[in-house]
Parts: sequence; C-alpha cells; structure tokens
Amino acid sequence: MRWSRYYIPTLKEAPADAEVVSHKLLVRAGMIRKLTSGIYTWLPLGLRTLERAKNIVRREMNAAGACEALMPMVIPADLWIETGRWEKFGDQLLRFKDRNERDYCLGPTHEEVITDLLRGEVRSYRQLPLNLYQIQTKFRDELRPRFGLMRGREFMMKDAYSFDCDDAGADRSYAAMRDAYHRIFSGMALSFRQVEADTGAIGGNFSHEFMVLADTGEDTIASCTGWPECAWAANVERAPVVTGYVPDRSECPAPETVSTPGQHSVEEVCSFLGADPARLIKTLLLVADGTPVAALIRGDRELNEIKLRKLVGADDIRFASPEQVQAWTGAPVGFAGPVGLRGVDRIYADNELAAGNDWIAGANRADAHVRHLDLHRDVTLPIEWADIRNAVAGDPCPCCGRPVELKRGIEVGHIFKLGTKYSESMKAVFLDENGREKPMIMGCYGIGVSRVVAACIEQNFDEGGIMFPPPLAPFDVHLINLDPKNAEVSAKADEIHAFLEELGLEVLYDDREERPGVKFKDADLIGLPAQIVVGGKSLAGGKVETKNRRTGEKSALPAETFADAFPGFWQGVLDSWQR
RNA sequence: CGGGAUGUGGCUCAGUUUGGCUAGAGCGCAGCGUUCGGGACGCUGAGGCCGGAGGUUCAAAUCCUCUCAUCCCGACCA
Repeated sequence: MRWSRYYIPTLKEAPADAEVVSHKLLVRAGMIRKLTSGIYTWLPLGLRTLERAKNIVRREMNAAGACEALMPMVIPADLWIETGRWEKFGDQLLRFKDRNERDYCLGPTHEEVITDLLRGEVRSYRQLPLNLYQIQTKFRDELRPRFGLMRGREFMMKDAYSFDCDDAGADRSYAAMRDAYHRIFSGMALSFRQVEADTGAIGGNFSHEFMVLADTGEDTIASCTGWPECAWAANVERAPVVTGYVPDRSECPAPETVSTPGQHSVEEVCSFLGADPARLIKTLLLVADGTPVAALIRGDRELNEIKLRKLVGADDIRFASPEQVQAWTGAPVGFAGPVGLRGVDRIYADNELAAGNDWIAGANRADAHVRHLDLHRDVTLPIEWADIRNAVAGDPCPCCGRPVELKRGIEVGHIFKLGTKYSESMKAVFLDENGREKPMIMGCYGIGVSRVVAACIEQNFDEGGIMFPPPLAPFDVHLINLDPKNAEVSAKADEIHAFLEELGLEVLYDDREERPGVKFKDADLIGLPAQIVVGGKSLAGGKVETKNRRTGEKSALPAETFADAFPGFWQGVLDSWQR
C-alpha cells in the first residue's frame, strides 16, 4: 500500500481530551477519531489492526469448535423482561421505541437472543453440545466512558455461548474456551494472565478473566511469584487471603483510653501516638441492604467490599453516613472502635486480626482512642472472623504458598460458566436420552476486541510511539523511500516493495515527497514491527537499512542481494517478540 | 448521579483575574523561493460571529443567569 494513496492523518500533538497512552497514540497515529464521548470512528490504519485481532479470535474460536453467527444489534424488550434484566441492567441499556411505541434496546450482550434462538431449535440431547459466537458491535451506555477505546460505549466484542447436556459437558466446553483464549492472546504476542474473577452482573457460578499486563491497567491482580511453575493469579476483587483464623491468646495489658484530639485518620493517629499502622484496627461502618455492619481490618489494609458483601449476603453495601456513624459510635467519624458500638449486633473482623494482640482502636468517643485492646477479651459483641481484606504483596499463594505479587492489568477477556441461569428463566430445555426434559447448561465467553487493540498499545509503546507486535500490526513492514524523486532510489524501493508483497507480507510503502525526518517520525509513531529504509546515501554504498521497531536495533542489508538477506532480518524481528 | 476542570481558526494553546483599539501565537493548510538522512527556513495567503441562549453595559471572548458538550476523580464493566 502506497502511503501517498492511503489515508493516515498523523498528528504531532495529542488531542487535549486524551489521557492514556493508547488513546493518545491511536489518535496521533491516525487510527481512530472520536465522534462523541465513548464512540469512535476506525480510520483505515486502525481498522486493519482491529481486523487482524478479529481474525486471530476467529481462527482460534473455529479451531476450538465454535461456530460463527451474527445476531441483531437491536433487541426487543420482551426478551430482557423475561430474564428480569430489563430492570436489572439499568441505565447501561440504551432503550428506545419504534414507530409503534414498542420497546427495544441496543444489545450490550446477547444471552437472551442466543437462548431464545436455541430454545426454538434444540429439542434433543443429540443436537448438543453447541457453541455459537459472533464478533459484533456492542453498546453499553457506561456510567463514565473513558480512556478512549479502553472503555467506550460502543465497542467491538466477540461473544460466544455454549450449550451442553450436563455439567461434565459444560466443563469441557469451558475448558475448550479457556484453552482457546490462551492461544488467542499468545497468538497476539501479548503478555497476559488468566485470573480467577468475580462473576458480576452476568451471573453464574465461576469465571476467569484474561488480563493483559500493563502498568496503566485499571485492574489489580494478585499473582504468584512462582509463575510460570505456579500459574495462580486472581483479581484482587476476589483473591482469597489464606492466612486463616489463628487466634493469639497472649497476655495483653488492661485497655487504656488515651486522648487523641482531632486525630481522625490512621496516619494521624499513628504519628500522634508514635505507633505503626499495623498495630491499629480500622473500624469501618457500613450499611448492607439497610442493616448496619461493622468491619474490622488492620490499619494498613484495605477492605474488600465484595468479600464483605458476599459474607453478609447483601446485594448492596456502602459506607455509613457521618450521621449514622455519630449515632452508632457516639462520636464523629474517625473514632469508631469495636468496644461499645450501638445499633450493631455483630462485628465482622478480618482473620489477620485474630493473630495479633494489643491493638489500638477508636474509643467510640470524640477525640479518644483505646490501646492495649485484646479483641478476644474486650469485645462483647459477637465477632465473625473472615477474610475481608484485599490481598497485598507478600501474602501466601493459595495454591503453593509462595508469596504473591500485585500487578496491574487490563481485562480483555472474561469467561463464565453460567449454568442454567438463562436456560431456566427462558425455558431452553431439551430431552435427554431417557426422554426427560432438562435445562441446557450454558457458558458464555467474551473478548473485548477493540479493547485488545488499546491494551496492546498500553503494553507496547515508547516515547516515539507504538510498537506493534507483528500479529496485530496494521501492516508487517514499513518501507521508506527517502527520496522519491531520485530514479535510482525509487527503482530499488519499488523493487523491494514488489518483492515483499510477493512474499505475502503486507507492506506500507512511504513514497511521499516529505523530508526524511517526517517519515522517520511517522514510522516510529505508527510502529510497524519492521522498517526498511531506501535512501541515496546508503544505496551509494550498496546498502539498504533496516530497523526493528521493538528493539530499536538498526542494521544494513546488501541492496543487490536484498532478497537473500531479508528473511534473516524478518525472522529476527519475529523472534524479538517471543515471550 | 455526586465532586473537580475545560470550551477561542483543522490541532495545541495565550488573552478572561481588573470589560475598551482591527482577537493573537505555534503547528497544520495553499502559493513562491531556498533546502533535503531524525518532525527545515523565508516571504505571501486562506481560515475564528471566542460552545449555545438570554441578560448587564456606551462597550462583552472577558461580568451575571440558564443551557449544551468534553475531560478527570468516585459508584459499574469486555
């Protein structure tokens, strides 16, 4: 493809509304443009990467036995009402009416449509298992779209749905998808982790996420330092802390109230009393479905609200208001403690606190804290010990006991074992070999294809721009003709262009009449894996130059025998992406 | 939805505090010339009713009211 006849509007400066690197670079490289908040146009170069990503997904999905289909984007409300999600999905669902005042929505996900389809088609266990997928534009009216393609409202998603006769079959379908996902992200040359995940609103009983590792990721994952021997990793949202309940029964001096005027936060109290935050107990007051809840964790830890919500069995959990705190503790925010709480009938305490003693905590009195607190001795309310804090670096791996580390990641894939959640509510049933009616066992498997493009860049960039891994690069080779007016240079560049295309490589041929500096900057910005530079200077010496965008390594190949020398260079570029 | 910020040529921004000449710069764009191996230089030129609506004033990009849009932080998710 000749640049002079292509459309790649690169920019020297990043747009003011772009915050993260992938967004800035995608716009600067002329790959996307914003239409409105969370909604983007794919320009030709960006579309090429998107299509390559889709094709890798398609290849592995097909190889794993899934069948591609395409469902409508517009979905009638009836199906959503049937599963109760018309209400539950809330404002994320973009709703509208047709001319006859009938309700519709734009599909944010397609469990309802696929289940509706198959309940009318599948009658017998002989027709199962089935796995159908599609690659399609989804729409979710996000609370807050942000970060360019990372969280758009309109985005490209691959969604697959499996249907099995029994649990064993569903487990096989799940495993097949899990394996396919590993091949997909490996095939994209991305560095990623499979992590245990929370099921969230999609529902079902267990799930894994696939996280592209990048310092700019929105999610935090705990992973075993023993990797790859131990592959355990989990989203901190649900990473278990396995220290367990090990009570410390050592002697503790009698509790003593100390004056701490105006010292609210953990840091303030600790510096005031000269204590380590690890000696302090944070008493967090929350409201779970309207009921007051007290939770205790160590001063240097974070509460995991998801764990607590599950423990309490609530749908909704939030921090108490200052007024509520005042009512339950008799003190302003900042002085809550486990002794003498009112309106709370039990206390949830993190396991870790059992293993310590002689704590500092709030006194439930303005400007006062208690020290020498022994939870086992001094607290009169019943205590429920549990794992309610976020994992931290150094916690033991639940799998092998080695310490875990925390990394940032971008969620690009999520697989769920759904069970019969949808097949029961929508009566998607079949007859088994005994003629008995049973609900199909379902799984669903998503990949945010447009997010993959952003994540790929978040993981692979430098000051100069993008460094595309070969499988996702919009073209394979960036061929630069430094002097298009020079007949000799152009003849050589044209020759190389033709040669590379004959090899089956996709070539972006920069034949523009621009100054060399402009072309070099654009080449680095766009970030194709291999650059080949044909210019008067080096050609006079019988050479053409090459550059590996990832390593920055430059070399010269003989112009005369370029065809013989090129494969070695290209292989070197591919090898530099082996992980 | 709560909190914060920003809207001025295609892009990045100055000017707004303290109202006052014909609204500026850099990049980009068009023409001419000089250049030509890591975003060249000179000259000439096109392009803006200062997000929108109302108001105050002799006078509004600048002050007031309302409104729309975008971005950031928080509650949700591929």
